[in-house]
Amino acid sequence: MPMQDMHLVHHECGDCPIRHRAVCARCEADELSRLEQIKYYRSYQAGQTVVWSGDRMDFVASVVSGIATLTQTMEDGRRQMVGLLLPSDFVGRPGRSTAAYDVTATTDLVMCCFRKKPFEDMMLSTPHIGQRLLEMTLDELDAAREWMLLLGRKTAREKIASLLAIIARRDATLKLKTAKGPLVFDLPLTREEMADYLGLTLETVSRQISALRREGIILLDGKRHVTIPDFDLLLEEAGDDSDGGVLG
Amino acid sequence: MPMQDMHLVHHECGDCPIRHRAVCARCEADELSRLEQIKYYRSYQAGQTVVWSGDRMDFVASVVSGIATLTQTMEDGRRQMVGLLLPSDFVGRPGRSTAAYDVTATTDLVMCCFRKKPFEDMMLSTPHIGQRLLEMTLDELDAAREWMLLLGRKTAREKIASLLAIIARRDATLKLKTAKGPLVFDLPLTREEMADYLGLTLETVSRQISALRREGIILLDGKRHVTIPDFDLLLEEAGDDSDGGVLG
DNA sequence: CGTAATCTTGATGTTTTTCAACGGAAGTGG
DNA sequence: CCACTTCCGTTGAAAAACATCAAGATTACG
Repeated sequence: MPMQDMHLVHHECGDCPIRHRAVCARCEADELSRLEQIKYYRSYQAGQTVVWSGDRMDFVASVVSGIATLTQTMEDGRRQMVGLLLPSDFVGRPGRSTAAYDVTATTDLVMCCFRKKPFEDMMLSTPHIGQRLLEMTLDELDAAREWMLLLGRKTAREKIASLLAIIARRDATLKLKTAKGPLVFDLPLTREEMADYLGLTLETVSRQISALRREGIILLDGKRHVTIPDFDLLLEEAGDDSDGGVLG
Repeated sequence: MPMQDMHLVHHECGDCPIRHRAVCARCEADELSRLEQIKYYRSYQAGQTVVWSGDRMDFVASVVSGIATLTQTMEDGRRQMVGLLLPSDFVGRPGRSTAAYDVTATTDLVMCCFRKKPFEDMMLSTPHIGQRLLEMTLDELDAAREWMLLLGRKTAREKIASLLAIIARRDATLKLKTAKGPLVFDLPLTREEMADYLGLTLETVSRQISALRREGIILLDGKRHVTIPDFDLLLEEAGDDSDGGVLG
């Protein structure tokens, strides 16, 4: 594993920030201690590739902190992001030996890893893990399908508004913010990454963000720092039926 | 359940055509007989709606024969198909009480249904079901992500070629056809349904099909009967890296 | 301070949608 | 059996949306 910043941090699972949302969420104390024996941490710097599509991948992992992306690439270089991995999200697939997508650390990233074989063995003996993984996979499938609607049918403006709404909502959840008042957050993605997520070019992303700024729907401080004075206004631009949200 | 053609056909699970691919694939004889006690069949005519998005859905089911679609609709009527359900595919989500999508029978359809509560109970006591459902859900997630690449980055021509390739491949698998020779099949979807699947308008679908026909990449007999003289040629138009396929 | 990376904006070009008209096949009722 | 309607599909012309090409501006960073 060349050029990788490997840490051997050792956390207690009990203190783990993703304890209640990750694949281990349903585990009892004894199950958790078995997991604890086979887990190890790995860190990646922003921009580093975790695995390349097609490469052998002998572990599965949970994102502990930071953000990673899943992207697919066509031969001629066209790229489509197919997943945004946030803390507690799961990477890798039990029962498959090679990665199906490029996995890249967008920010500094810490993952809690399990070698595949021991993890698969544990899944067989510990139904709680498989149950939670099923639940998480069903949620991801719903999110992917919501994204299909965005990619197939929304306008560039709606796509940008939708992405901003999702990031804002996630950020508010993470910070346990109050329901009302302006939302403030930093974009974790470059314009190009946003374009790859939304099926647009980076120029179109830039133009649509500028348009939303001109119209006062968002405020920009620098290129990444965003304020949303009225969230409902943004949701209208996103074309969603009011409530909806990829993140429950 | 108004206007629904309900059959009380009674199949033995042992003879079931989807026995080895559906959610019950891993079940042992005793597990199967327990499933057999809680299952019932339902039939729908082509065009009928199985459930509307948001409606209460008190069962889950496997497609036994025929084709169904999952679609999302925006308030202004824009539609995106987010799934194509073929025999052995699973409908519904354990642990959720309302449908997330419109489910529609595209052809005459037979489903093997389980009331949700007994099915959920069985999942807890029968790991084989949850294991298989996880496997199937992971496959669906992969398919959804492949579709995201298509929706976000492929041209109209590539989208059409990709869809034809997928249908052709599925059809060949189903008929256990030999590897070589021209592929012949009937399109199970109208132009409009194809458009909803591909994130295009029906006019664009029609034009691109006409273009592929003019160029000899496909042959059309009537509007639905398709012959593909050279599958590799079609794959080139689809922009896929040769092998790929949503259906293993 | 200089260089690279990121972002913005303008001008132009291409693709796809929209609007519109029409053709054929299938079903319906007289 | 025939007129009539509906559904499905095709094609053309014009318009809109988005991409591409190109030039600078701003920011980050060594």
